[in-house]
Amino acid sequence: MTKQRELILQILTHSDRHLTADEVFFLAKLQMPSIAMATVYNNLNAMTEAGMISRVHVDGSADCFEKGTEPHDHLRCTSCGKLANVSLPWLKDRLFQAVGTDISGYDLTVHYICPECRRKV
Amino acid sequence: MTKQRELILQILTHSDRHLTADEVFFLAKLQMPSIAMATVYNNLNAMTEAGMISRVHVDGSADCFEKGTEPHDHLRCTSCGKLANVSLPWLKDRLFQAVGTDISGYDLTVHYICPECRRKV
DNA sequence: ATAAAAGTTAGAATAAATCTAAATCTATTA
DNA sequence: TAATAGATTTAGATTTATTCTAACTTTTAT
Repeated sequence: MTKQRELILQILTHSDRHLTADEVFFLAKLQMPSIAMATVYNNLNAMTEAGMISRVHVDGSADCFEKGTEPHDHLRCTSCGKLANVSLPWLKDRLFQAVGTDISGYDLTVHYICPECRRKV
Repeated sequence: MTKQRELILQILTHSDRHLTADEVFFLAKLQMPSIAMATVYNNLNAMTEAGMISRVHVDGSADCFEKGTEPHDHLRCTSCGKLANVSLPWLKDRLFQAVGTDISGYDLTVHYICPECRRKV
């Protein structure tokens, strides 16, 4: 656990949003101007690998990272692109039943129009 | 519907696998050596937009394309990376119930070990 | 036949992510 | 404390997937 890693983890912990590697880099640079992009990626990858944080693929933009508290799924607004979290605890069991074989996990992104955008239309 | 588009669609139709843009390009070039990568992307994007084919994001490698017959979800082997299709007709309704708001669609990839890899271990 | 529109091409450009090799830090041992 | 080995960071180059651009070609409509 190096200073750099601690900083990156802290940034993710204190953010309520999903952050791209770029955003993490920008925020980290504010507090540690010498930090390199490669370090950010190294640490994000290492921590993702270790299960401390999770990586979320977002169609049409860079992958995001977030502090993984408990497993959850994502709602993505098709209008503004913002991500929201949603918890669907029943899903994994249902998938297991349906697929009939052991599953190690899954990625789900539901596309919708977020309340904010819905109001505008 | 240009010759190029027809060719690309034919390639996707006759393939039972999910193809990356690169693979489509390679196969198309065999039959039409002058075709350009940009044309492949133009057409894949246009046809995806039009709903004729679908684009599948695969973690850790390039996006794949396939002829969209009916909506379905994906099983991805965590060992060899191969994709398989699975149909979960109940899922959209259940998601609608759970999320409580209109959803336009969803992306689901279930991670598992495919029978082939399971045998090997 | 000619003008306008649409589509294709090659190659440059971009963006995300990774790799590389040198430099720096950390911990361990003598 | 000094030497050393190992891990980590750094800067920048590289790779890979994809998109953009501008010139060229084909198609369509007049």
